[in-house]
Amino acid sequence: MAGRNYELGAAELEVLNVLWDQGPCTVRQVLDDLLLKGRRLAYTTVLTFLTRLEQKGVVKSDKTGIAYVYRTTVTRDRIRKSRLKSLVSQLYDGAAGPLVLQLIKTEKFSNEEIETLQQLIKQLDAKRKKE
Amino acid sequence: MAGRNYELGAAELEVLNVLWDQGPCTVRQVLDDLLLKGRRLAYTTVLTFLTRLEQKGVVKSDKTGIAYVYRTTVTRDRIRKSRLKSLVSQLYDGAAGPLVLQLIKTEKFSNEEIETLQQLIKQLDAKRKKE
DNA sequence: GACATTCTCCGACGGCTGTAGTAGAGTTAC
DNA sequence: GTAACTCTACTACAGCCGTCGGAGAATGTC
Repeated sequence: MAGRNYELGAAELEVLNVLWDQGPCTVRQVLDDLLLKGRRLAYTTVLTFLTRLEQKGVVKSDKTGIAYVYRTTVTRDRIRKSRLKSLVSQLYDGAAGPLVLQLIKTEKFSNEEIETLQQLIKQLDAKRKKE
Repeated sequence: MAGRNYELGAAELEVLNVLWDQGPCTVRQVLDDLLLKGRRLAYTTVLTFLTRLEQKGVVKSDKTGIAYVYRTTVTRDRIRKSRLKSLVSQLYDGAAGPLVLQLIKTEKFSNEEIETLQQLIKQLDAKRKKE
């Protein structure tokens, strides 16, 4: 289902982030990574998250060696888009324009980002004038 | 508390949106507005949402006439920022840059928006060069 | 082979969220 | 003043989410 709206909790997202960053992991590897980041959780808690994520269809597991290895089945980009769409529809009446404006006004950007932005806007503008 | 992270559910946000759009409302007024938009809810459900929102400190009620009138105590902008910040920290590793880039690449913008964007970027660029 | 470690399964629990019903207090209308 | 309506308070319930413990199977170690 393409338009699936992934309903994921904050903690579930943390786990997904580990999988996206590290690639396929065992429960233990995910846990270790989270502990490294200062996140304190029990082994079984991580296991629960992974199990639930699998039920939701966003990760998949295989038992090749001794323990199950979990990997994501959705890209980060997909989840980002899905979340973003929710946000826009919930708080910006479906229009992304004001959101972008707000971001540009309130956030800091690096030099490269500003340049990239300029490029992109220029392209948009060019395309607009052609039509 | 300035940095409060408002944890609001989707349905609660719908109610807040009504209050932001319509100004102070009674339960009935909120309900009617939602029904107009095709949202089917019981009166008491809306009452529950408003009560919970009040407990969370984002709306306040006064009984002036016959029924309580509810109004928001936070601006839409505040909630937008708070949500956006969550999104950015959860899925963009805290960096808003990539988010903006993604938005500009995937969303459609009106002519005015493109022009405003150009303005803003130009300003950013100018400021950057001064430093 | 016995002991220790590790892994998975299952169950649990409290809080939050979406949703609503019932009961009673207050208000209106005849 | 009594019937009809409206409002609020209280309660409830199921599902999701964050969190974890215990039990038992599997594996490693000496």
